[in-house]
Amino acid sequence: MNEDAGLSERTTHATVDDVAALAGVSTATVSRCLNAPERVIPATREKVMAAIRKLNYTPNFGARALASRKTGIIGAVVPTLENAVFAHGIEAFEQALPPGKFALLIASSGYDPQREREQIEALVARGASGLMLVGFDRDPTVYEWLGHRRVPYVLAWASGDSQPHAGFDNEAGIAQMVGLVLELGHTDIAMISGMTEGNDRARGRLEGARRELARAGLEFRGVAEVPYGIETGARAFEKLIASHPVTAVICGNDVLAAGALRAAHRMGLRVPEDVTITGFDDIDIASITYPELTTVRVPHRRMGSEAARLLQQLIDGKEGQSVQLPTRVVARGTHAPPRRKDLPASA
Amino acid sequence: MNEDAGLSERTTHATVDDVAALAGVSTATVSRCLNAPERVIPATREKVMAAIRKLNYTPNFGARALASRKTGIIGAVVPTLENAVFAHGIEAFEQALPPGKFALLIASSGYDPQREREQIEALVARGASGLMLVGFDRDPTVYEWLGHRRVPYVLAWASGDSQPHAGFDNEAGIAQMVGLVLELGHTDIAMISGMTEGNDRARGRLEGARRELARAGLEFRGVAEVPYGIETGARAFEKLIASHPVTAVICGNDVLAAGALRAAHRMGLRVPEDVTITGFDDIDIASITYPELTTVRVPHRRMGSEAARLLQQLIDGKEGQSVQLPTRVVARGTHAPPRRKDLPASA
DNA sequence: CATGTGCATGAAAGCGCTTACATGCCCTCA
DNA sequence: TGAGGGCATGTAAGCGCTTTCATGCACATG
Repeated sequence: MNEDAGLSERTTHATVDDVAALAGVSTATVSRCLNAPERVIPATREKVMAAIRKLNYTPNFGARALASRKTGIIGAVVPTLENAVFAHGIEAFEQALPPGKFALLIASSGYDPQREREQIEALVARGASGLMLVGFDRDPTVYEWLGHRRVPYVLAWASGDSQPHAGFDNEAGIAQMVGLVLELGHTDIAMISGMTEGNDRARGRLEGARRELARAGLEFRGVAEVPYGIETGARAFEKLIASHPVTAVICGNDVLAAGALRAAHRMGLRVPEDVTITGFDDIDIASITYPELTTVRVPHRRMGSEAARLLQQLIDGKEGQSVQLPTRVVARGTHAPPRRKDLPASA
Repeated sequence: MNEDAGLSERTTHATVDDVAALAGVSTATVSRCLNAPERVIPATREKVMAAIRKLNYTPNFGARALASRKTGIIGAVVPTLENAVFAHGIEAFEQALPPGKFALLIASSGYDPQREREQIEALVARGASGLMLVGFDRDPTVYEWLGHRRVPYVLAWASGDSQPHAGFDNEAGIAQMVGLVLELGHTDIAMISGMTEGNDRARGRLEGARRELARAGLEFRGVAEVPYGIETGARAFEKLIASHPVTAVICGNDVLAAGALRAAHRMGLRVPEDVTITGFDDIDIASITYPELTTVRVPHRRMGSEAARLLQQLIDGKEGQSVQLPTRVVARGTHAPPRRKDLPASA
């Protein structure tokens, strides 16, 4: 309360000045010890480190960011972490960031473009020096804003775009799957797609499937477009089956497919004997359904780490190389040739 | 390069000074417009806002943090986002944070205590003004460090602790499930547990189950302790079944249970006729296995939002009230009375 | 022995914002 | 009508760090 100025170090956090004083050096030297140790002679460095330890000093983040003009914070906006695809991708993304150098600020948009925009602005306002975004479907003004602010970004789960991205080809992926179903002899096919508005992944899959079908002179007997979820997938399947005589149902993702599969069980349909059901993504649940799900394998984790690598290059001011990862059909247990119409079901 | 100072606003970011100059007010007023608009007369505020818009101004994060001593950043360290339980909890946690006021810095520890500690320090170094941690099992020095730094924190998925927490009672939850299995008449029971070291959730479940069994004068015929994963659950099940004559397998979580279930299918065992399998958590996958999984429902999302609420109170300097959420058994399709030993399997 | 070179360190000027305190105006009330 | 009070705004002092430039020393060189 009165005389002892030295005590202030106990009541408030230690600063560079305290460390410098204790070590008998200048603040510049303390700063160098932290940011460029090789520029300080070992003897001095040791003194400084000892002082730091003794005072339990940690640099103030705001001051550091202000003076150095970097935060070491990277932002990511995903639709939702409840979708395993994004959770896994983000996890890989985070792990691929150099530890100690960057930290990850995450926000979710709930598939709402307006909210996504707010989240992007919030992350940048919080000092994000780079952004990871999902897909390329968004208002051009967002890109302009980002450009104006000079915030580097990478689009994950996106492809074929002129923007820096790490992704895969949804159309090609689904085409592989439709190809397999066609080969099996199916002609009465339906699709359960995710919501396509503002979602280029879902749209790419739906359109890719339509195109592949068209190449064989066919078109879908029915298409349902529903929000992400097991329950929505299940209900869509019920409706589709009730109104169309289909032998195969292509699903836009594994969760929808899992829902469809459950609905099939509950309706007493045998899979794959009575109906073929396929997924997309090959997340964990694909291998615990019964039968195990035939789906399209997408390297989500690899994509996450590639996105991290790319973003770092961009942040470092280098020319980043976008990557397009391959997908492939994983043939498990939910596909089979269509039941021949002229035979009894039990044949 | 030479005379036109006004141009600097084009080459660099606008600052409060630029805004103040354009609006014809002082920087203090600009700051007030942003942080306490009600303290500025509407007419002035409008002028300032117009200037802000015109200059496309965004406050500098570092400067703001330095001057105001707050960052609006909250940190969370989870073992991994690949575990749906944490992904969902974090998602709820994030959504419960007042939008615009806080942003979420996320790091994952991969269940490694050392790495967790580093991540905690990294988040605090990045300015986190509050932390969400998983469970209470960690080196006491971590808590000391946090206390010394005056960083408020909340422990999620933890319970019964003196620390601020939002969680549920693992022992009580598993006891409910074991109770159900005992009621069905099982006496030859095994358990597949998650790794218990440094993981109080897994340990609580294992010990809670043991205790409940002991109350009935029984003990496990076999216990496997394996890392989180479908595959590990499957292999543990195979081993357990091969070496012990059990009729029920209690699993420490749904993923392990899903693995066990798949292994059972592959071994030709019928569930639940030949063997009862139970899970814990009630994540999405519990309702897409076949049969659907009998498990213990845990309100992970609710827990995430309660944790957010609690942490905010703590950050505001209030006395936070910990919460303990209830769990309950969800009886679906993977439980049944044991097959009577004296009857043929096909009875 | 004078000069040049390189390196470790110090001095001090900001970085862009917030905020305590000061100022001046307008309105109220006796 | 004048003192007092309240309110909107301005002034300016930091917040704690990084970084440029200057300094001085040790050593090599002619």
